[in-house]
Amino acid sequence: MPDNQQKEQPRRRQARGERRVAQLLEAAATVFVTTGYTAASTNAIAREAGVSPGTLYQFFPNKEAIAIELGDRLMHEMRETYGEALAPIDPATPLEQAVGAAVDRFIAFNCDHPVFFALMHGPDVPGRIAEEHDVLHATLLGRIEGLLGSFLPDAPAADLTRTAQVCFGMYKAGLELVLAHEGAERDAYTREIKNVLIRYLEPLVGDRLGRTAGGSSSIHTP
Amino acid sequence: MPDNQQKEQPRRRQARGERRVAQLLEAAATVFVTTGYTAASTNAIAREAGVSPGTLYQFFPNKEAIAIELGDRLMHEMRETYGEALAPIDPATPLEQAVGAAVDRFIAFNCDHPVFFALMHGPDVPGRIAEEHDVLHATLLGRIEGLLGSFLPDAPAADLTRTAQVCFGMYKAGLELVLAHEGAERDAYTREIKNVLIRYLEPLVGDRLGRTAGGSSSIHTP
Amino acid sequence: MPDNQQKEQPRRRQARGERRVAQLLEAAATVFVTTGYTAASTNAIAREAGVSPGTLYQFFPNKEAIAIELGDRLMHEMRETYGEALAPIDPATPLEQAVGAAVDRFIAFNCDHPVFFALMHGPDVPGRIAEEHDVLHATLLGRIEGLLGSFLPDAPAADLTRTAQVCFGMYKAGLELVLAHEGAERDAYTREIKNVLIRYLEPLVGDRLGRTAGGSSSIHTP
Amino acid sequence: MPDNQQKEQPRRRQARGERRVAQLLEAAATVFVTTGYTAASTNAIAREAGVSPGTLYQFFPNKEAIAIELGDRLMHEMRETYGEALAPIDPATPLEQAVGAAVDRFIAFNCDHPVFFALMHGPDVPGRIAEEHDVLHATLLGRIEGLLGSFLPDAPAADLTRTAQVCFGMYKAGLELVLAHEGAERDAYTREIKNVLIRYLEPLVGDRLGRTAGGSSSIHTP
DNA sequence: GATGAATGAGGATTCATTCAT
DNA sequence: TATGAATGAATCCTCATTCAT
Repeated sequence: MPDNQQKEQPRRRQARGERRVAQLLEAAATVFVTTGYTAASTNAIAREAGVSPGTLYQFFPNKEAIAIELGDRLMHEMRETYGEALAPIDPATPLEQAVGAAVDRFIAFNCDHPVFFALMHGPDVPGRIAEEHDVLHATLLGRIEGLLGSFLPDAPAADLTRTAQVCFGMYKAGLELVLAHEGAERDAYTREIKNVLIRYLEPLVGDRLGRTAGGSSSIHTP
Repeated sequence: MPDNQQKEQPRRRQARGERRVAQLLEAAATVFVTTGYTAASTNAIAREAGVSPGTLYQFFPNKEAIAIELGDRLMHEMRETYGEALAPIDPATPLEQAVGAAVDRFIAFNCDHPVFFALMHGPDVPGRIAEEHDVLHATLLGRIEGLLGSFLPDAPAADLTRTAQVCFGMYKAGLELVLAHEGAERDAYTREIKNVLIRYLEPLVGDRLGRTAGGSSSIHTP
Repeated sequence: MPDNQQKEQPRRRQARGERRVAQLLEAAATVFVTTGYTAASTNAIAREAGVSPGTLYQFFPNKEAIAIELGDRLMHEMRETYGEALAPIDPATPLEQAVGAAVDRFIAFNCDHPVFFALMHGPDVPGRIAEEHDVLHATLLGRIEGLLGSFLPDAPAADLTRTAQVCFGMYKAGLELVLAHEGAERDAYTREIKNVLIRYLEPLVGDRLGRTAGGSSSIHTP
Repeated sequence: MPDNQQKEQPRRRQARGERRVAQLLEAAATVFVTTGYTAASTNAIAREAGVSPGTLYQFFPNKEAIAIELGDRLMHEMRETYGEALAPIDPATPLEQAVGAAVDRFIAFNCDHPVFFALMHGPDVPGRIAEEHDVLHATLLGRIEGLLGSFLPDAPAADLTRTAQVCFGMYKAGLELVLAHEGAERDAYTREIKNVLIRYLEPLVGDRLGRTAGGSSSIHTP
């Protein structure tokens, strides 16, 4: 529930402002995708949006704020689009199906919104944990953790977190591969990513039911 | 403007120069790790090395050349250190052991040489396939493909390539996670990465022996 | 790297900007005259104009653009000032008078606008034919050719061009001499330049009327 | 009579040094011609000569000194080649022949030694009278003045100087045009330059004999 | 709110010149 | 002598950000 409602003036102004913001975010998305976040210049964004730099700074205090707001809106839209899917899942759902659907959705969303990817590989020094605008990161991680939690209600929190991190990492890396290819190859990569995740999670989930898989996992190991 | 007087003899370097180059590369490594490749400035590198910008340019024509040389030296050292391990592996080696060793080595190497990671996440707009200085990327991919080839001699080239790409992607993503943690957590993540890879590859390799695993894979599917 | 986001609307300038442009051009003129075009630095121009380098680049993408704009404005002013004089001349005008007037005007203009000269001796490696910003050069040559054409309607195009080139060359060289002197000497040099041109052209023009002069010329020779 | 003979050591060293100097000057000539004097860098010259920058500075204190020495040697060679031709000429020689020969030689020499031109259009701000290294300029002017003197023994010094300047200016401008063309066009331009000079000088010289030409000249005018 | 002008530090790169070896 | 390393100021140009209108 963002407090982006200045408590004054009729909504005339607000409406116009809202339009500007949308316009700017759209432009930013374009520029981020084209040049990458780091290389994107605020002037370029303003130009792309057809406004002056000053106008941009009337709505955002700096470049990062743009990224943050963009991330927020993407998360929002994700929720809108796949809302229920992100809610706790029926633990009875076959893993393959659950993962398959999640991957498909995630990839579809990223293809629809390529900024998403650009933002995830944001301005940070890779290898260091990300920063402020990583609401995105954090939120997604949280969701994955939630999902895993419904499959593995008994796992210790630390293990859940770690597994979520691993899944998300693989997810992202897979996404990069998927986006780097097209057509049949893209589909093939999508398939592989699903395999990676399913096979990774299977033994963990399998334990629930007493089925034991080959690899040992930190989660079901005491 | 024609690149006149570029005849550039081999121009043997002296001992002092060699030392400077080493010094500069070390400084570059530090800066790359600290700020990331993209944000690293040649001036910063020179400063870190304690020399003037001009000196840097006596040895490297530009930032990319530094990255390339750094990459070359890293690959060289990798070969020196793990030389035999990169040679075709005995296909009879248990997968778990092979992957475990490879991951351990890779991670150890990266912990010793954090630049490696910074270089892999190079100057590119993420999502676009990398460029010139991605000898590093290409070389590593080649090696992985070679390794996989000794396990899966009958797999079509395209599948091998894809699988290698997936493994490398997961490898890299895992590395990021590993580097982001320390101590016991780091070890735990290392364990998970091994699991991811082992479980991903097991069914593929298993096929060799007639054992069939759950997930279908593009490799053993016609 | 593609020249993205270069869409650049006409982007109407404001009054203040227009003033800045004028100011910058004036500063550029000063610097060009002082140091010559080649040695002139954009920073020096900005400094001379009392603005920051960034401001200069808000209005001109590079040094050459400044020269071009300056040249354009000079040509414009020249047209404004001597407009009718540059139109085809009455071929009945005595050569001496025509040349005298043209030289006087040209020299007067150059004394008023010394940049003109600096621009003509542009950024080029001397001896190589000039480039883009030589609208100036080209335009003037065209005018001279036109003038000559009205005197020598029957001369082949190639000869006209050559003669124009020669006249212009002598003109420029003479200008250099004139500008290098002052007072009576300057006048004396002006006189000489007129002599050079008149005597050079006389036999060519004289032919029109059947008078033959001593020297043979490529123009009246078949 | 240059004092380039350090008064010590057997000529072993001197010989080697002399070779170095020659080598460097040759390299400098090449670079000057290719890039123009201003843009020529001492490092480029050293590289072209196949020596280190340090070596260059062992023989020349700075870039200009190279130009000066080069100019000196050119003048020297000019004297060697056309020596007697530059000596006072038989005033009975027909002007056309004298000028023709002089122009031909001058142009031939410049085609053989393109640096000459590059040096004449040296580092100076055009329009300002040249500086130190303009021995070249001054020497040539002196010679021309001498030649004119033998044709016009009675002309006042100031007039002689001025006429020489004009001739030299036209000469140089003509040379530029000539060098800018090739083959038949080059010859045509050469012809024109001769015409310019002959027609300019004819009335002056003609006066000697009582013949009066059309244009008045500052020389024979009181 | 909007505009476009203004800033100034910073980035990559070059170059005349000096210095240690 | 010769070498090549070293310098550091200067060059062109960019960009996040601020400000007057």
